[in-house]
Amino acid sequence: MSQNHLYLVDGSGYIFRAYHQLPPLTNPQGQPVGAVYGYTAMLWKLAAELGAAEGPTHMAVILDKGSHTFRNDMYDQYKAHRPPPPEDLVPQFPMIRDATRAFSLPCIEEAGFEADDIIATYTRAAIAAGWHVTIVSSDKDLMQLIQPGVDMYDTMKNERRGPDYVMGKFGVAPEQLGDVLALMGDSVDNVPGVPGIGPKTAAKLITEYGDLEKVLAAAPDMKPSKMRDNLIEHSEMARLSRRLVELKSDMALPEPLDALTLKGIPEAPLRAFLEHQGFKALLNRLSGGAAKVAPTSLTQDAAAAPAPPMASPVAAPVAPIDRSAYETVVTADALDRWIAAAHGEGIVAIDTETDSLDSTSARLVGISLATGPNAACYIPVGHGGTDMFAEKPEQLPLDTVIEKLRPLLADDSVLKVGQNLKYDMTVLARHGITIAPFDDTIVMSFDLDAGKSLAGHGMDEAARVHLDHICIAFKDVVGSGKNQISFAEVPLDKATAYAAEDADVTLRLWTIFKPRLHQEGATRVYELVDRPLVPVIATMERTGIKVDRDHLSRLSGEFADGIAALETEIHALAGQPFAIGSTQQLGAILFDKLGLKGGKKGKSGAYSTDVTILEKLKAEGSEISGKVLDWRQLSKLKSTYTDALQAQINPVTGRVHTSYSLTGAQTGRLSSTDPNLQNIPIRTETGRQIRHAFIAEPGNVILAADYSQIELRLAAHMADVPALREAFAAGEDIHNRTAQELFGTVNRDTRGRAKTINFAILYGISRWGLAARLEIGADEAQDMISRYYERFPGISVYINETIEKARAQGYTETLFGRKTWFPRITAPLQHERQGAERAAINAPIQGTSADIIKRAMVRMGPALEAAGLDRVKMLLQVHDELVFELPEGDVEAASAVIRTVMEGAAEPMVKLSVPLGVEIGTGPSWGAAH
DNA sequence: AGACTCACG
DNA sequence: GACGTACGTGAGTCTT
Repeated sequence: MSQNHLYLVDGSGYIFRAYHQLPPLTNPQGQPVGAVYGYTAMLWKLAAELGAAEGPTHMAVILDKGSHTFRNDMYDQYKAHRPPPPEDLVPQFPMIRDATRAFSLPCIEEAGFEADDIIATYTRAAIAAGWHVTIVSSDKDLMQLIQPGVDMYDTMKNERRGPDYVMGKFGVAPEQLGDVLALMGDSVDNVPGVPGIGPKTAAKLITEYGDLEKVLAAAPDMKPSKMRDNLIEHSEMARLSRRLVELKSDMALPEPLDALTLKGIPEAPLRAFLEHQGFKALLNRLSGGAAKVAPTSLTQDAAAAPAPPMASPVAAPVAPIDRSAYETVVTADALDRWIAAAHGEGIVAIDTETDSLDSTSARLVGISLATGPNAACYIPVGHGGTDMFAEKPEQLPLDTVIEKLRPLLADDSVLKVGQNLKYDMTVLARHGITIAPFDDTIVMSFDLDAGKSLAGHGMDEAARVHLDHICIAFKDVVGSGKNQISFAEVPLDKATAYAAEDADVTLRLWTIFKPRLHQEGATRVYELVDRPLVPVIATMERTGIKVDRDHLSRLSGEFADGIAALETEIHALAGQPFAIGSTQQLGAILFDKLGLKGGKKGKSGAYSTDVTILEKLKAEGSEISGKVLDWRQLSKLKSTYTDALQAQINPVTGRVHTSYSLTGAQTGRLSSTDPNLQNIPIRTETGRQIRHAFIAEPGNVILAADYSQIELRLAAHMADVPALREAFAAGEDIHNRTAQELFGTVNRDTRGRAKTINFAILYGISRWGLAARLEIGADEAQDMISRYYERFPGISVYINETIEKARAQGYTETLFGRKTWFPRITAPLQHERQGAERAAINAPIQGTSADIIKRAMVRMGPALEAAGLDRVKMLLQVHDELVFELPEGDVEAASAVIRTVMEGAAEPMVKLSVPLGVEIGTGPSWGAAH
């Protein structure tokens, strides 16, 4: 038979906490019900766990009855100073019993005992019967009961707590907690304790001496101090305190254990209660069917599944999406109700709607929230007003909404869920809002499914794949092309359907992804690498980098002149004018008209005119080819960089704000768009001038910190190549070392070839590819590869093992556990398969490098702050490089911190057998910092 | 929309 | 015998 699992709900404890954490709400009868709402939402959440693995089979709500207990007989001052409960809480106490009855749950209270004692008694009885117990409470006294088979569950923080939690919070094991509590006392309950001893000292003493009696016995021999005197003087108070905090676990059971069996939750009484109280969001969900919970019996499958540490998603079928259940929030009362619902659930999905895709300039138009399936709303704040004749729809003032939401979004006890929260964080940061703690479903999806045959991790696709649901398309709401309107002009009913659906879908995706993260081993990379990076990236985007418009404009002019001159020369050489940018026309001129050799290529049958062909023709003496190459370079630089970049300068900040994607590159790298600041020229002197346009504010400098050869170092570690490892450890030039090993001699030529081969290895080499790069025969290239494998044993083993692993399990992994899937690794077509194999060889190396720099970025802010360097700003990431702007005077101190953080970024999760090297440069511009 | 080319790591 | 030649990106231009 399945393991019985008893949930004991500390109802009295909960109601006080809910009362203080939730905004005041009133029911249709005008009675205050904020705490009742929180309590109801909590029971709802517990009910949703029925049937889940580790979910309850038995449940009871335990309440205090009366105020006089046996502890008062023991000590008349016990709880003597406790103020009477607030006026508007008192009438809510009986309603708690109504709520409990509405869920058809037993409600247990016993005169003369506190709820804690009843809980302790049932816990002991259940353990004796071989059951598991979960105590739903956050009361520290109850933590004494934690033991194997007994945990605590804080529904507001959505946290399960075991012995580790007690150890972390109090520094002792649960069985020693009573002694610690006795020493430290409790001012709220008026447990005296020993004066001058707080939690830290109490834990230290108990750890050192074992228990309270031993501490008291040892006191006279302690070195003279106030503490020693206090321990001696107040030893009797300490002993009394010990008895007061002791939980009484040997009462007679008011109800037998079997009476607590859960049989399911009949809908009718629950519906009547919810209607009476006006709890609309919960009613919506009841209609949806989420609460029609099956009778509880743990299935074998459920019992076998590993229990996630957080609340399990609803095991019963979730209600299909019903847009008619969404609410448009236009009154303060309604907003309060949603905020209370979020507090009650401990989780809320959020999405912002704006009038632009550019998060750094977008204006907030509305916010949607979801607290459960179909329990979603839209709060318009900026609709209308774009047309002076149009009437603005009724909506809450922006400031009101911001002020009400700010505490919720920063509240530790409510998890915020969003799809691409980086965007919302950036938009809301301008209103002084911080979002924490949070989960981001786009990042979760990426960490689970990178590389799987999905087009991406966007919400529309995720909803289709995981929820079998088609979301309202954005363009169906705002139109497209010249008829497109701003979201601010969308009528509220349409806006609500669209926006609330986004929040609803986001929360549903979360319930799917969250347990998958644990089951599929993606929690580490998600929680330690990618999720903490989200706010870091949001801040970098918001900071931007200053760009010298005049410098770019001057370059544009110079490039234009160069382009014009080359155009004239090229047309003269061709004997006719033509569009040089058209590969078709260029091919016709070069190969048909001028008769140069170089065949057709590609399925289109067009001539190839790329850089390798033109270089070759140039080497053979074709003047026009050289000119076309120069023309192309200048055109590229002008159109893609000098012109486009000027247009990207934000008029308000005078800086360029790129957007980073955390989910764009399959390997885990970031990518940069609008504009892409990860491909600013550097390789040619002409292109490099563009980097000089990226400058620091007066009095500041740009600092660039690069990992040196990080991918080769990782290859040396991961493939375990002794010769390479030694070379890196000794600080040798790695390409020289390779040249020495392969060719027996080091000169410019052999070093260049060695460098090519080193990179080729990282990318999954083929003899033809290497042959083309080195302009040698395939046989000669094959010899070289064989020699490489011979000199660097480990490489070929790594390659074979990586491909094997990818084929067997479908994915590769980085040192930090990031997965990249390779569905095509079993493709029937050889070239497809080989392509996947090469990518699979590269992914663990490129991905580990990405993990490392991401961890450096996450740690950088706190490390700089700890060093008092809060004026140092991280601006850009370019795969193996971080770019900062900082006051000139901070250069020395900041360099040291940056180097330490970057070089140590892998630890302690991963211990590398090669050192990570970082090169740092500074200057007035990015160009000068290299 | 897709091919081509080319900028970066 | 044909395939198509190194991994990962994003943007601009031309063509369909």
